[in-house]
Amino acid sequence: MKLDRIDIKILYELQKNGRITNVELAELVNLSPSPCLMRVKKLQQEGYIEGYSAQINIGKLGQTLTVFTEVTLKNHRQIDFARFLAAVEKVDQVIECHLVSGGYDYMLKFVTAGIGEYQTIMERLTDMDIGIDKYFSFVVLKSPIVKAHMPLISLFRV
Amino acid sequence: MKLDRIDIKILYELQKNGRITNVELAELVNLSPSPCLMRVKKLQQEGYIEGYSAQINIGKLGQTLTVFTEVTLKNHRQIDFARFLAAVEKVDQVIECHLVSGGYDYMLKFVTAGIGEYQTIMERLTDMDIGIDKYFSFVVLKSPIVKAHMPLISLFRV
DNA sequence: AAATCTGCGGCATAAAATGCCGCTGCCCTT
DNA sequence: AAGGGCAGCGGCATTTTATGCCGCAGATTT
Repeated sequence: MKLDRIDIKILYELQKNGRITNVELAELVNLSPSPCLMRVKKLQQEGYIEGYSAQINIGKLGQTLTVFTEVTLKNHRQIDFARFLAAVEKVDQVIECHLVSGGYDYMLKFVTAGIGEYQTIMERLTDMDIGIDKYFSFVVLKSPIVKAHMPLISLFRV
Repeated sequence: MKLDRIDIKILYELQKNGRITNVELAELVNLSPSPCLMRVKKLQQEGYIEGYSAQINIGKLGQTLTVFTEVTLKNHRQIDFARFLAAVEKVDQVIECHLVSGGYDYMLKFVTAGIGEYQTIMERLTDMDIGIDKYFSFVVLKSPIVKAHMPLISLFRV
């Protein structure tokens, strides 16, 4: 399947407003509602759209702490990565886990209730003997930019 | 305004599925559609819900590169942060910018078309004389975990 | 204990989604 | 170059959903 300009525009608009009505979306992309809806369904079915999500202002709900953590493993066999990942997947507060190049192995992103909870989680992970050699924590003080969407425009020049 | 258990449940469900119909949402939280919609509207109006977004599988659209970049500024006056931030805000490919502890540094998250584009952007930023002392790049090889939602449950024990 | 207030469910109306159908323009075949 | 087939469009009818209104119940206050 090949995406044309209209498909990209649809993805762009749905990133900006995931709850736009099909009628409004159709207007924005210069289609009538029927073919517009057909395209959206197709984009979902083919996996270009993975889902829809509300963006919650978690700061308003209570104090939270975001931390980026660089983790180095002791060994780098397949099994070492798999074991680490299996443990990390069970931690609700880990909202991202990336395998990265450049001196460290994993970059994690935590959202926790506070420094205490973060500390507890990291103690548990290091005690678990899942091959963590060392880690370094970047505690987030402020997040001036947090976009919910990917830069479709600059990537694909719509 | 104070949120009760039902409000948290609504936020939780809307994070999982931002395009759920009000009728279905009402069933999930054991309300009838009317009061459920009223709560959702209120949560939006009060800023607990900042918006809705489609999650795009950007990898299917073409090759992309994600990079975490740790930036150190030369000086740490108000004006230095402001100038850096103003420049970074103009870069479409920066989807996150966090002020982190450990020497008043920034952690950026880029999504670019490839290492070439990333390199170009970083050259431009360093040449711009916005006070960047040095930076270190973590190129993402793989992202085993990328959650679109915050850990509401573990944070607020619903 | 009475009054009030907040929040609920049910109902009616307006809006949207969704499936169907026929038309049009493009591409492939001959 | 002409004809046939096909993909994709717009319009319409039906079903589903959103949304505003009203009366009721439980909790809180006086």
